[in-house]
Amino acid sequence: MELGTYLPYLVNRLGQRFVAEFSPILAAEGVDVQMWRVLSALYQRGEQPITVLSELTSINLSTLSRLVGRMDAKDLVERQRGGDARQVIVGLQPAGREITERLIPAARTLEERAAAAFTEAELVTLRQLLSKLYAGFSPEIDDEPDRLAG
Amino acid sequence: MELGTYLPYLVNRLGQRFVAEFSPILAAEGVDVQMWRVLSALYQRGEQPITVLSELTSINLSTLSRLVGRMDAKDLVERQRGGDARQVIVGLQPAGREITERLIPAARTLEERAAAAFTEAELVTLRQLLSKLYAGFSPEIDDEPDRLAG
DNA sequence: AGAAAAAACTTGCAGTTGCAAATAATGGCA
DNA sequence: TGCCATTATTTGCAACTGCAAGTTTTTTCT
Repeated sequence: MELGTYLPYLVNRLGQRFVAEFSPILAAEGVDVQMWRVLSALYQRGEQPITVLSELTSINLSTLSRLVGRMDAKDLVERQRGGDARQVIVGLQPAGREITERLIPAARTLEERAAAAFTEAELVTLRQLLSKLYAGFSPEIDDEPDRLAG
Repeated sequence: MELGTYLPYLVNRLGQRFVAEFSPILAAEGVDVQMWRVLSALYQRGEQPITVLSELTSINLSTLSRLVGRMDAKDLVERQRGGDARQVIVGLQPAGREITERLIPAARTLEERAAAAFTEAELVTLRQLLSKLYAGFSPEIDDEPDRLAG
């Protein structure tokens, strides 16, 4: 059990490092990592039912429910009822969009800084391997709508 | 800002997946992910000052202090004072060692399952890329004992 | 040697998390 | 139509987290 070659260890360690590096920047905008995940998911995908948002962000549903409440209080997002009135659709508010747009350059910088020592080919490979590894586990929710039924 | 190619997103998403997969197995032994991180670090590296353990596991020091308290209560680890009596050295207890040894095969299985779709060469590449990425950020704490004194 | 500064941890506090139970809305069927 | 099972989300609760402040031990300086 070499820690230094154990894949889950390597992955989580790096993930936490990203978080640690980005957190101070987020804090300057008054948000935390979880909020950033919500913001960037909504920014990219548009408004979503809270359950889908939970899958997109890997944030537990009850945690997300309360997180959305806090973000709503800050006017970053809004809750609407869906056509099926049981559903809650979460959408970006202007303030949330603005913050997200201010943060995107910093997010890019973080990635670039991490990637500085890599060739473009290496990066492509890395992204592929990470995605493949992730897909290997799960009834994927991305780009494979027909597996969802399970 | 394509989420699907954003490195921090890909890494954290995968990391959480590993955690989600391993958690039920850990729960069967009465431990959680944080405890597993402590156990495996101590198993591999031997007893460590709590500050070093914090760096090894990426667990915040005050969180770790209380975590070690809980693990001590379960007789998984022990605290001793170091030569410098301010230091607390954390070491594995027999019960902790046994649990760790029972969990190692499951941890290996998890990695193998993840890696099933990969060639050995791809895995080697992935590990290298992850390590290099991690190293790119930090005043590394691995394999550089002489930086530890700080 | 004695006092102040530094180092290594631990703890108070306020906030966050996830499980399981509660609530709200819909769909099926007698 | 009215009731029960199902689906979607929120909340009670007990436990965990991190920051900043507190404690204990060592080091430095005069």
